[in-house]
Amino acid sequence: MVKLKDDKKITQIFQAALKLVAKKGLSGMTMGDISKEAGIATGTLYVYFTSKDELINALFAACRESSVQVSFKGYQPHTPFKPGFRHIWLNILRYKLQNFEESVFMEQCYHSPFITADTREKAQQLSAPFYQLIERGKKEQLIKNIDTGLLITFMIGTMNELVKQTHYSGITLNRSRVNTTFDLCWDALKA
Amino acid sequence: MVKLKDDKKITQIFQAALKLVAKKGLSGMTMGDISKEAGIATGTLYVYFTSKDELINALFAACRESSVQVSFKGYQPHTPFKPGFRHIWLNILRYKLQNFEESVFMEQCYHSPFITADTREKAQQLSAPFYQLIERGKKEQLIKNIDTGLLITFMIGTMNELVKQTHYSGITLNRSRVNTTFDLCWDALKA
Amino acid sequence: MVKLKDDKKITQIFQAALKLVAKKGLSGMTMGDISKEAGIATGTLYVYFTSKDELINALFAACRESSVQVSFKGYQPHTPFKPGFRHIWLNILRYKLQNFEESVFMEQCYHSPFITADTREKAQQLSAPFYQLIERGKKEQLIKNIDTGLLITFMIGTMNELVKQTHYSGITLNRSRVNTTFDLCWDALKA
Amino acid sequence: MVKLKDDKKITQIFQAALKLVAKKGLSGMTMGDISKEAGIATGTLYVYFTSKDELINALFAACRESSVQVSFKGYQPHTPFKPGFRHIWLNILRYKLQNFEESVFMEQCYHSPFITADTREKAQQLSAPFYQLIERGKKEQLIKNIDTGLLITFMIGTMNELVKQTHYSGITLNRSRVNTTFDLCWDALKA
DNA sequence: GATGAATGAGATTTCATTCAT
DNA sequence: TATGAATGAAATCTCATTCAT
Repeated sequence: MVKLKDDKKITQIFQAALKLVAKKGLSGMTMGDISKEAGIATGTLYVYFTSKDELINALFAACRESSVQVSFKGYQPHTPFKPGFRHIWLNILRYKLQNFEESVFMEQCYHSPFITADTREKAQQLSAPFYQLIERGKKEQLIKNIDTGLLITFMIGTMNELVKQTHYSGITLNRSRVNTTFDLCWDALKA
Repeated sequence: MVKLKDDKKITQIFQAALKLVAKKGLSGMTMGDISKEAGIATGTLYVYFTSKDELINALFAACRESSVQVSFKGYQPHTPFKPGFRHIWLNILRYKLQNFEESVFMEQCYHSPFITADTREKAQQLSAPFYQLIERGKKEQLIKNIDTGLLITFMIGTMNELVKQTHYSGITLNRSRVNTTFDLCWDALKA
Repeated sequence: MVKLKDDKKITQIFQAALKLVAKKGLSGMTMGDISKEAGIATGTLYVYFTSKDELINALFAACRESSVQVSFKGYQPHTPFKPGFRHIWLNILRYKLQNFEESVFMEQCYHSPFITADTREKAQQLSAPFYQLIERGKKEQLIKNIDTGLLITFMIGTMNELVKQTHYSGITLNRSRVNTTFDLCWDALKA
Repeated sequence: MVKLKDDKKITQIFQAALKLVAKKGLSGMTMGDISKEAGIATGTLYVYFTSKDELINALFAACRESSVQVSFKGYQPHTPFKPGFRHIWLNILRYKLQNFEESVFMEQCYHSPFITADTREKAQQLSAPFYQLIERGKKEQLIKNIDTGLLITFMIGTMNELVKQTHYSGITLNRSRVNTTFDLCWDALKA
């Protein structure tokens, strides 16, 4: 039996990269830093990723995927719309707060030359469930009858901002604060 | 008699930098790129800025300043709140759409190690008028009674997202679309 | 009972190396390439050769040896000189054409630091039969009375060039063409 | 006035590269070595050549060009064929002996992946005068009526071998030795 | 013996900055 | 001031070799 490529190692690498982007920005993150942070040799990075570009694209895709996956955890399609929407909204909020580094990373990537059109495309496709969700809300006349893409961008964008604000102001979100914040968002979208 | 430092040249440099960040991201922008794009020699950059860091910080400050300045242009403090708020909101929207590269740049800077605490501090101070504006709205019970910082982050954040969405979807904002979008924001903030 | 080192595997490795040198040059050939081309793992190379240097030296020696061995195949020392010489000359030509990659490899090795003095020395010793052959020709006054080393270099050198030319021009050597080419060489050497 | 790219520096770089290839082979020559040998910073190499590949291709082209140019120096087209041919032959011999490193470099490059098809093509084109020369000899029925390409390869190939042999045996070519060697070549080619 | 992931020294290349002109 | 060649530290990436399985 031989040593095989190790999924755990990929996780280590990803964690290291996220930590570094949060600390030093995308431009300040080097392959050397990543390997040191991940506790492996620089060369080993290239066993798992053929280049820095590929590493970043893979991480981008992984973040996107896990974020989407978490969003719908525990969501019951047959629940009435608003509580269902709220459930997802809370999932996202929780995820983004607990994985703040990912948000930073995604934001930094957005306009970087690292992310390829292909990666971008695939990320976009993962938004499908959100589209369906919003469409349902519109059909039930609970959500404003505006371009769905716009509503989603808005919803996600505001969450990002809320999370940033929360993170940097050092405020811990108690239940009432969360409720207030949700209302902010809901009032915007509701028909 | 020596020629003095040339303001026009600083503008050229800033324009070049903005163009490059939009195209290649902050991490992909080199001093060589900037000089080439600005049509000057690399060495000349160092006549105007002592380092890349300084250049970026200066550009950050300049963007922030001009953005704030534009925001309140034509604002009459004695107008009733909502139309006044709307006026400013439109100023910002227009500015961000017309200066999309600046938005990208500001976003990229947010988590980068380039921006010094000092620059960040000064940028923050420029937000004072927005705080006053929102405080007024809260006093008049037109705006939700939530932490002002949160409301501002929210307001600015949503605009950024709207602008991004508009820019990338290629949609041109006609009057009705702008109105819809404003309502989205207003509904969120209004008490 | 363990399997012993496998001669077939050594042949595979040598074939792979030759193919790669012909394609990418000695400087472009990596141990990784060789193992892939040979269809074995990198580590396995080190079961058979302690280092890249050793592999190359061993291959060099093997090529030299088999080339010399083939040269005198079927040679009858008692035949008159010219037909005997011709026989050997044809052996060499045929061998070099059929094993073009070896020629390329030998040429690339000539000035490379890979080949040790020892390997070079041993290769040189294998030239003894050629020296004897030429000496005989000189004694019989059929070959020019010039430094034997020079004559041999000349003879081998010209063959190499003929083979290269033939290989790259894509010309197939028919009998008459071979005769012409032999005459070229013979006219040079003959007294 | 500004510092301009320096042709002398290119010569330095070329000299350094040639010296190193002769000493360590093409595979052993690093950009770091070259810069050190040339007495400049590593980065400076990249001011003159965008990559190691380009440097090697440029050097290859330069060697080829200067070699061809030297070959016909002092050649009078109206001289009778054999002395004219001899003159050129001597030019080449002298050049190759005095620039032995170039020969080594050219040989090493021949099968390396560095040399592009384009470079190869251009090198080939420089052979035109040799073709004309040999064609003339054939027309005057002084040279064997064989494929011209073959004759040229042969002529050049033998010179290379002679030079190698001379260089490594440490023999200095006196006049009589040169004559003998020329005869070797002439006897091969002559009709 | 065979495997191929892991290593890290070293190669190529980039780029912020300096400096001679 | 303006230039752009020169610099060299540091980044990315390669690859001969080792080692755990």
